[in-house]
Amino acid sequence: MTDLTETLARGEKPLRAKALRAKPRGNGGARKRASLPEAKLLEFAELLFFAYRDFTRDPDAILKDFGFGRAHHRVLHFVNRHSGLRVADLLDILTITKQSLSRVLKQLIDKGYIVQQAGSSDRRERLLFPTAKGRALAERLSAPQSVRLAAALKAAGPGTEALLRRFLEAMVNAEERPKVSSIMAASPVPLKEGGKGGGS
Amino acid sequence: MTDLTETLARGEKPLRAKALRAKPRGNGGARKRASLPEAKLLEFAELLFFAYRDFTRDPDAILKDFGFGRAHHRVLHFVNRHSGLRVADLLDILTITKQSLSRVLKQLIDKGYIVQQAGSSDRRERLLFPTAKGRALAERLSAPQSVRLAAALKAAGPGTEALLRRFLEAMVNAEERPKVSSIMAASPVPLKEGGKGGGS
DNA sequence: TCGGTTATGTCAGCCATGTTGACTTATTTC
DNA sequence: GAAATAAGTCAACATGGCTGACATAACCGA
Repeated sequence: MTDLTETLARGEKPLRAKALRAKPRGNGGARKRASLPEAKLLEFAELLFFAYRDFTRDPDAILKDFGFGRAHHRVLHFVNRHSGLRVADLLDILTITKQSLSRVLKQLIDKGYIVQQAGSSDRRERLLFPTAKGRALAERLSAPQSVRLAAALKAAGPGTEALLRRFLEAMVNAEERPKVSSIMAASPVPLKEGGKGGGS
Repeated sequence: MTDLTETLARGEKPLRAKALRAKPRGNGGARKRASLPEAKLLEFAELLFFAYRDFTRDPDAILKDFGFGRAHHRVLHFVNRHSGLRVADLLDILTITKQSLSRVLKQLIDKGYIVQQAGSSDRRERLLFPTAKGRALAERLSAPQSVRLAAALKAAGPGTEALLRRFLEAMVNAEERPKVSSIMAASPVPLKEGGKGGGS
């Protein structure tokens, strides 16, 4: 009853679709040709919102069982995929402050999902590695997301992969692109097990 | 110096890319064929993270000048694009609680960006409309996002639009898809101006 | 070797935005 | 007229952003 689908699908409350004014809309006189019509672009913005909203749903639900939040997921994800990254790298990737990061990172370390190890060339650095436990959780969290992505890629049809990749890369700030490339090119291989946490 | 790009690009700290173990990785024995390799899917997950991270940057910066946050943007966006929707619709779209919504909605109303109007068929409903001021802000916030989207679509190449649309739709939870379609099909036309706020 | 810079960690405190549960009011619907 | 519904509200709490200041250890260049 309260369901929007119902509501709209039944045509009872068509979201006031009975347009009163049918003027061109938007930027009054400042026409902005040269790209897709504004309306179409905003549709993509909305779709992106809905897609991302649901993309995070499954892991969020799992995280609750562990007493973690989405912030923990992000940290664990990058540490798992790019083992051995430094705290500074993580700050840069997540674009959050040291304080924000340290809170969640500390919890992940305390609970045995991540271990630190001093850098060999520069012993000030604290390199981050997932433990076996950490890898297990990271995989559990990403599993539903992988399933969703695989299904969506398949649904969109062949050829989507390459285009989507280019699209997403182009969505990133230009100055950030080299960083992102470097990060993504970096080894997704877990290194030494830092002692506690057990080895795989 | 602290810059990750620098760091990585210069090859100084290649994120410990000196892989120690080169085993297939991931789900130890539980091979999950049938879709893309896990690693590739996780790359898309990362790209999606980076893309969304930057997608929200520009409006976030603008919002700060108005003393608003991302939550206000979301509300204003949907009210602007789908004028006349009900509070219940908004709760459903945003998937947040009444309390969370009411805080930001009240601020938007108090500051004259949104007006309410009792429904005509059901006077319990409070239909939401943007004021001229609200529309102006909504457009200002979405402008950089539209630019970004247009550029990314162009960069990805022809044919991206259709594939991306299908991809994003498929990323949404199956049960939610009819809702989303209904919402997106609904009139993006602002109706009556509720008195204060002035007409356009 | 010393002094400046860097990488990290930490303290204290603030703010935005999400949560729950209970309750009121107005209105519709049966 | 009673039950259900749409919305608003209160109180209280959790998460995860933020700032600024400061401590420590290690590196690096003069």
